[in-house]
Amino acid sequence: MLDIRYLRENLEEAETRIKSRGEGCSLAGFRELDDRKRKLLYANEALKAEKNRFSEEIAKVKDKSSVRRQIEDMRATSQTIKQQDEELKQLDEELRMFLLTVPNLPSPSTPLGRSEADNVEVRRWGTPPTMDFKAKPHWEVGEALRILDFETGAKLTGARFTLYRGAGARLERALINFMLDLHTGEHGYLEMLPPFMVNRESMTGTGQLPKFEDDLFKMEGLDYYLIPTAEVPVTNIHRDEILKGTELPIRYAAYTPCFRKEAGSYGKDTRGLIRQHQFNKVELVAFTKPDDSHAELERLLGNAEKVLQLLGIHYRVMALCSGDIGFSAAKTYDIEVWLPGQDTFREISSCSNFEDFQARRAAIRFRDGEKGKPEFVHTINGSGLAVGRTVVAILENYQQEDGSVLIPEALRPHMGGMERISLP
RNA sequence: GGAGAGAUGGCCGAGUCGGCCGAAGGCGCUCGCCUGCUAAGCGAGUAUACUGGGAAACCGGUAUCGAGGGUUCGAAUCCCUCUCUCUCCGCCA
Repeated sequence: MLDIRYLRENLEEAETRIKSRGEGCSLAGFRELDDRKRKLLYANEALKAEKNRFSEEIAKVKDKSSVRRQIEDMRATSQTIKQQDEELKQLDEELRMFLLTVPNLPSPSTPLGRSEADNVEVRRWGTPPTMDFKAKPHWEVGEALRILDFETGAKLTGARFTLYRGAGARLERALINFMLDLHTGEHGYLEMLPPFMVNRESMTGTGQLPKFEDDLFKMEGLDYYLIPTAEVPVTNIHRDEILKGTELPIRYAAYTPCFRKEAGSYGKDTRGLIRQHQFNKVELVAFTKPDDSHAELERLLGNAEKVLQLLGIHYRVMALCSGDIGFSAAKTYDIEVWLPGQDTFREISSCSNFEDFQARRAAIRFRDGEKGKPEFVHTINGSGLAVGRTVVAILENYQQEDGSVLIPEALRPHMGGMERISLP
């Protein structure tokens, strides 16, 4: 949510910045709605002040019959106030819905652009593995080793669900532990294991609702949703709180499964693990003071990159352009991992600075010292990493000509010393 | 699922027959005083949001005692609905 006062005072500038996201985004109608509301609020409060003054006086009067006339008047005033309250509530709701559906302003450091094609490569790490055979896509590698079973996944549930078997299941679990151990042990994050379903307030706090209801799985007959990312429960841990300035920065790491409807991506990535309705992810979330958030994003990005570095997998970092960043983000880096089986880079992590956008929605504030005014924190989060896609990267980058897959050295302790996945 | 208890400020906790209750008291915290150190003591201050005025310090208005609705000139206090927490019983990993 944007600061309503900023909008009032800098509407044109805000409009320009919003427009850099693309055509659909606009602030039209805001001024008129806001004016209407404020005018009514002013009249309403004046009446209430009058009513309060009168009630105070009447409290002192012993003989109520002497003020019967005024009491009659006040009864009418009360009715008027009640009507205005009703109108005001509607206007407030309208304004609130408007504000909740306006995306964040891209940070000045976000490159301008219309689409994915305008994203800017920031750096590359490592090199593609050398193979003197034709690399296979991970679904072929995984099926041949009988560690990924897409058919049974589809039988159990449907398309975009996968059954991991044996060493495959273990690999996924090992990666979760490996990532959590790294981030909690080396990078200073506190581990969290949140609920995998959240309520409407939480979804609104981080920006999934009200706009993206169609992407979410909702419980029948209940206002609970399956989380599309741990960002939702973990960021909302501090919803409606005022933190101490000395507590910041706060850094949390959480493993959760993620559930996404993937509406509108029919026909995309239908094979393999890339796009699933349910996938595992280790998420990094940070809360900082406003001045620190951009440095924190770089730090968090580095923490996520470290996972791939330890696994020895080639990747590149992209700065997303204004037309490609998500609804709530002010700035986003994607880490794209090299997939030799598909001869391309694919996103494996998305790290964003939301500045005060989520904090304002979720009312997450901090206070410096005892006297300081509460201020909104900045929130930063990123995948560290998407686990399923990391399995993809390992299967494709570490595949051998004989069909087996080497396990990256750093991961072996988490695999009970296993060095290679091959057919039994 | 059944029965009961509760929800007040950063925390604890009081609020009698509805009015002078944004709310006693305590703790904590901040500033000042006092004090060889520590502890104790004394004094003052200490919610949030929106909003009007002001350069600012600050002054004023409105709202908020879990949420929503009702009664009333007036509700933390009365009535209704909901949510959450706790206790007991049942069921269950």
